[in-house]
Amino acid sequence: MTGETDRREAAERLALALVAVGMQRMAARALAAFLFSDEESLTAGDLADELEVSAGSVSGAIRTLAQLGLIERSFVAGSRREHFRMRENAWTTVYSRQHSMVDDVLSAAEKGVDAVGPGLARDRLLYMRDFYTFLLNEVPALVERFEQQRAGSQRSRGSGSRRRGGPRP
Amino acid sequence: MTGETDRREAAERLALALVAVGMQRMAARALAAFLFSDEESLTAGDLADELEVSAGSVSGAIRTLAQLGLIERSFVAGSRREHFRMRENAWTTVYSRQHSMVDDVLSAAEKGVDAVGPGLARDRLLYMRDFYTFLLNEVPALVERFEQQRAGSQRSRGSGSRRRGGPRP
DNA sequence: CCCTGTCTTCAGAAATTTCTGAACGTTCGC
DNA sequence: GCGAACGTTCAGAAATTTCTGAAGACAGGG
Repeated sequence: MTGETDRREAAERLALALVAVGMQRMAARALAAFLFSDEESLTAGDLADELEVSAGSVSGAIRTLAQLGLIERSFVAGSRREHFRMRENAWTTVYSRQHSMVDDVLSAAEKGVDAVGPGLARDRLLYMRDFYTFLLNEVPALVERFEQQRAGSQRSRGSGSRRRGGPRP
Repeated sequence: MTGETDRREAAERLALALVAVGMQRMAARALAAFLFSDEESLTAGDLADELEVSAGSVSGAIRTLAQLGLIERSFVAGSRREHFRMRENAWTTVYSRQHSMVDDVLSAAEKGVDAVGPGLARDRLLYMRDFYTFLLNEVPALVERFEQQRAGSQRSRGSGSRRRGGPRP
């Protein structure tokens, strides 16, 4: 189980990794706080305490995370404060979300194809377009496959496939 | 074919989209310049002219792109200047590259699992770990599939599958 | 009503990222 | 060698992003 300090440190490290993948700093820290909390849900105040930041920052982070579909409001019995919790499908959502930006890249490539005459440039743009088109078609299926596989192995808790290839080429 | 202005504009738009996916601004503009040029290769000077930026900026952008494996040196007959060109597999490379950051996220999740005792936090972290493990296993196969499909349809140039689903859910 | 606790907004401060320009190598032709 | 053309590095300027703190909106209790 290890101590509270280790937990905080692991959370910060995770937040850092998320920032590297493009998430805003404060939003990443907040998401990590949700992940690492044993509470069912957290309030803005909880987050401010945990992260030691201003209420304003928390407000912004919550807005961002909610907008991304990673957290949701959670109505709690007799509490006036607003509770939030991570959504079940948060991770698949982040992933798909990133692919909506891929969509923008694809559109740009297509506009490019229209803007140049035949030649090397057009060839390059066509290649690019094909790759991103491929991705846009395949990724949703990939995510779905994960969810099904997950649903299938409900019983065998606490494990899973658990393997990651060696260093990438 | 349309005019030179359209071409430049399309290039800038593409660069913008790449920035949104996390690429540095100048590197993105430079990559777009390579994409949209009908030349086989470009020199640092060409880029500086095309993008209207300082030699220093170009130098930095080239270093970045080369490091990412998106461009390579291209030795040209009797030219003293260094020529660069986009690598064939640039796009699959960017994609895989992004997934090396996914690897970092996964590591962070695993450290998290070790840092917390049984409970909700651990459950969330295990879920996260499983998803990213899945991705790390599947994505290389995905890229490979594209490359094979590509190699297969060498003949039917200028087209391809060409389809993109409606709005994502 | 007014007061208290909770959350949001926003202008400006702080931190970070990005670009430039000048100084410094290198290489090659002469 | 010397000069010119190219390219790189790096300190500081400029632009952008991110955070804060103070002011204010809103709901419910007293």
